Amino acid sequence: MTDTTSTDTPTFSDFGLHPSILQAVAATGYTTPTPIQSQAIPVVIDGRDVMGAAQTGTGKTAAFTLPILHRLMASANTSASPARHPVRALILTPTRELADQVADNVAKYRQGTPLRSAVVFGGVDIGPQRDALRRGCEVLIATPGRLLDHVEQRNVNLGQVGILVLDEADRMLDMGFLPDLERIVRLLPAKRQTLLFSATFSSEIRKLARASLNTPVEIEVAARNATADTVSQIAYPLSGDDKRAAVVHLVKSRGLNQVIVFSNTKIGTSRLARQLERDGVKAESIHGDKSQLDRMKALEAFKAGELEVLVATDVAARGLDVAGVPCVINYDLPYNAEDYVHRIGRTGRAGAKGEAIALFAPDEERFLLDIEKLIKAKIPRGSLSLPPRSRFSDRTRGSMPSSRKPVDDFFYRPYVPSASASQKGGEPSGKAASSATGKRSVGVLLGGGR
DNA sequence: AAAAAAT
Repeated sequence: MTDTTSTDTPTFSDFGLHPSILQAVAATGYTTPTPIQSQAIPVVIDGRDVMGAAQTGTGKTAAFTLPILHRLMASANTSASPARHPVRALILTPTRELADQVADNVAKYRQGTPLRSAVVFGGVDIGPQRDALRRGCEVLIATPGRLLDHVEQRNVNLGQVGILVLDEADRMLDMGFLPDLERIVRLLPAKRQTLLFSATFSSEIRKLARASLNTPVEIEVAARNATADTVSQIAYPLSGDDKRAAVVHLVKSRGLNQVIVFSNTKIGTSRLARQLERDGVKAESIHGDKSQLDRMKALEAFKAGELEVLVATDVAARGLDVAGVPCVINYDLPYNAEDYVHRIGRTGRAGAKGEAIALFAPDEERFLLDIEKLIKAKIPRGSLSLPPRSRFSDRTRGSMPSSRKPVDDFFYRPYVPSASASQKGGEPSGKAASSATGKRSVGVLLGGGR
């Protein structure tokens, strides 16, 4: 399926894109299309449906945005009346952040054109979105729930949508959006162009594709579920407090900035960010229980380089495009091996080098084995030399400095139902004693092999 | 077992 046999280096001007769009592309500094762009752009310009498997970070957003804008320009509505700006292209994404980010891209590439775009998603005031919809836009980017809200309020009519994009379709299905998607699709003209992008082609995705696509062209760049070869991977066996110490150590000893640390739970994510702050690491957290404003603030601060660490749930695992993330740390291993691939896809983007570090407790090793099976590669095991544990940085229960307020203590004590109280005490196993160097060699006792 | 998404 992969076709990279072209002899000359292609350029964006080879596609015959509208001059205004080409100019916007030139302004971004990109000159050479990525493989998925080379494959998708001509096909989309031709009006064909597309079933695309592409890792994020491959330039997927521009791969559909550029030809869509081109098609809209080719049949541009020259009327100046706002009422003559019906939605003609609809782009659906699973998360609010992703919708926002795709909208930024669309806004950038439509600069020199008369086309308008708008973005709608939940968690923020609906008023400004309603105003934007009523002013009119040719391109609408949305998460499904809020879009249906607008439909019910008659803020938007989808009867003129000629192009539908389902971005991260597998994720939308995972999140239970299928009924919403079906409702939305029923509101669209049957005669339309549909582009479906998905990390995997599961049977559910194929079913959705059969229902919504018309003889699609299948495009697949890079092997499915393969991790970008620009990302180096390593796994450190660590548990409990040593995981946090390792994050602090990695960030501080290497002067890292803009590291994404993934945790499996919203509570764990908040707690870890707080603890890292206490350890002198500039950290913020992002997860679905935070207000949309806080989520956007955290992401903005992270993008602006103001944070050393962004601690995130899988809300940030897919699609988010932040330039220059040098390193992704899996503080918990994800339950689904596929999520690992998405998480580490936040680094090593656009050909840059990246590093993916997994911290795994003994009971998480089975997840690591699942991941290795999925990516068909072994992730090398390493061991970290952590600085000696200072009395004052030791958060282990019972050794809290007396200056600590009792209320803080609460956050560090895992909740243990009284019926089964008592067994979780003691130090994690697998921790080596201090060596003569004063470094604690951690994890080696856990071994690395199978 | 957990996260996300309309309110």
